[in-house]
Amino acid sequence: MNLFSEYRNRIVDAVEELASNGDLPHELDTSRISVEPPRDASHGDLATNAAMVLAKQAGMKPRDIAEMLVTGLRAQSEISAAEIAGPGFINMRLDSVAWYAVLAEILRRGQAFGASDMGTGRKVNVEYVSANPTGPLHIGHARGTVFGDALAALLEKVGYDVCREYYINDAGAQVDALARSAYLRYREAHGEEIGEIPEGLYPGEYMVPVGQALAKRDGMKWLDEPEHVWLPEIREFSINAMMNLIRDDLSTLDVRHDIFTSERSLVEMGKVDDVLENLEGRGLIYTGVLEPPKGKKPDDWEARPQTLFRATDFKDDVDRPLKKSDGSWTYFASDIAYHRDKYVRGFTDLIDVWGADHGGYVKRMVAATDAVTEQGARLDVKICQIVRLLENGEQVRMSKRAGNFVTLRDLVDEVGSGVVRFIMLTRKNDAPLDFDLAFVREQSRENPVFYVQYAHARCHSVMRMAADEVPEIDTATEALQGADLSQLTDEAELALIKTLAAWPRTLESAAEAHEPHRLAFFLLEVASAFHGLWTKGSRENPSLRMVRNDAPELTRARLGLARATQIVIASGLAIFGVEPVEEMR
RNA sequence: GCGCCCGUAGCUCAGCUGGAUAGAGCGUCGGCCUCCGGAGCCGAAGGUCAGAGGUUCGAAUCCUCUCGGGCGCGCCA
Repeated sequence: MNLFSEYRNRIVDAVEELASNGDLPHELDTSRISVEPPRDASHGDLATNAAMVLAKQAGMKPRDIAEMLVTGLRAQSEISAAEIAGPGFINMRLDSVAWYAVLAEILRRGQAFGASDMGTGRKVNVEYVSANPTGPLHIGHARGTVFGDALAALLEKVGYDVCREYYINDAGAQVDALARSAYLRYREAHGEEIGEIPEGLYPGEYMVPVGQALAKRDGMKWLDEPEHVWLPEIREFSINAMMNLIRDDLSTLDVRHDIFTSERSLVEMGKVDDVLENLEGRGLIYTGVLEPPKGKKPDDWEARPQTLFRATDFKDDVDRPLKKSDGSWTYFASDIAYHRDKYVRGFTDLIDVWGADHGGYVKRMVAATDAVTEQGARLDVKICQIVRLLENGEQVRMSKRAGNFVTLRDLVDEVGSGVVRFIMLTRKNDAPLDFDLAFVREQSRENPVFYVQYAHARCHSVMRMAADEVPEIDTATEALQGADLSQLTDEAELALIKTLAAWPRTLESAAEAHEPHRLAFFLLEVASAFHGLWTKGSRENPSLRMVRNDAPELTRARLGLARATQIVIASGLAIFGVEPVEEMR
């Protein structure tokens, strides 16, 4: 149950009733009516803009409409107050009973609280990571990985049918370079002195075992053969080795994709030819000459006729090339086929998670998707900005020299999967992120992961304490469902309940915007409300202690609140893929 | 030169898709430990939302321009 959408429905009903009574005109557009928590809590629990939105089309003053609505709202039993404020807002205050009902619902539904059918089972494809199979994942990949994974979980939570997908770029020149690198390591494994790895190949140490494995499997077989003989097989072998490496890296973050789609297989199945034939038939492909890019002209630029896609018909800035000068397809061409393929597989909502360096590619991909699905699918590309790795504010340099970069695995080993995942989600995806290692090792308020986990651990702690001090209380969730929640009358207690009650709404808006970071801020808010309540009982007002051996019924109600807090935090962390901790001594 | 993203407190960032007096953490200053985990909490000071126009009942949010920063700009992915 989303409290806010429920009350929105009530308002819309009220408007329709007034219309049928003749107090308001018929067929008003109610779509812009919203019900939100007011910015200032002193204004109440819910606020609606209904009167202001309707004023113009009804040809009436906002306050007159508000007046009529308020009369109806006041008659509803859970609404303890309804007032008109400012230019025509209606502020409503809910009776405590309504809040106890939400709390009871949390205890009843557990982590399913907040789940919804907003997505109505629509098929969403989230493509993320998709790193080239040319080496282990590094820190730059970590953010998109975590982001995509959390977004997928979030969409699942609100009722989408989600597929997590990885696109393997195994068809370009880069995997040929990979094969040559493997071949050198293969010779090396046979005792040959290979010297410096040439420019353009992959010099990383991680290629050494690939060469050794090849030598072990194939013996001397390739030593005296020319490149065209060994390249396809060694390429295949190397790609598999790299994908195993990458899958391994992903598993350190507990990331598991449903599908790995190979670019090469798309090409081999003729899907690129098919889709381009289709575009050709629709007159969206032509041969032309592009203007040179201004300002930064490549040295070797020369005007040349190319096979171009009419991207400008779909809001892109220029038409885009589909063929390289050697006659093979560009990455873009196979990517068009790939996105078409996703659509053919039944996905109408496509999400791609890319790194910042691909930002310039978004328009053409959206254009191509529009073209190739004839507006049947919508592509949303989420760009993840760079992560700066810091140690006490000092940038940790990732030296690419000798393939010596900081790997994702290094980072996870250093701070743990949960920390990596949470921190990566504490910023909006398109804002740069500072990841300070010293910070996340710290156990304090400044470390958001700790702060949230601490609140969760405290919830458990209070249960353990209760079992000791008031043994007659059963702390199982089912037992706490029977607590008399109306005993929770302190302002801080109600404030915490109200915060928890916003969880379904937070989930829905985060899912709609494709912005999982909102959950991180929500969890911090919950933790803050809980810590505040805790300290209030601990320091200022002992009567607010959660465990009171002199008041078992009250204690039961408070444990119910603590359990609900724990449930909501745990379900938020679950979407992030972070294990909630029960103890942190 | 063009495109995309960004610009909010001294610092790091939120701001719920256009709502009311713009919020939080850090830092600064001042408080709270006989008792559920002080790894925490409470309070104060701190703002021309980069700037200028526009749209409307109403703009940090939408549009235009200017300034500043990041990323990208045919045959790499």
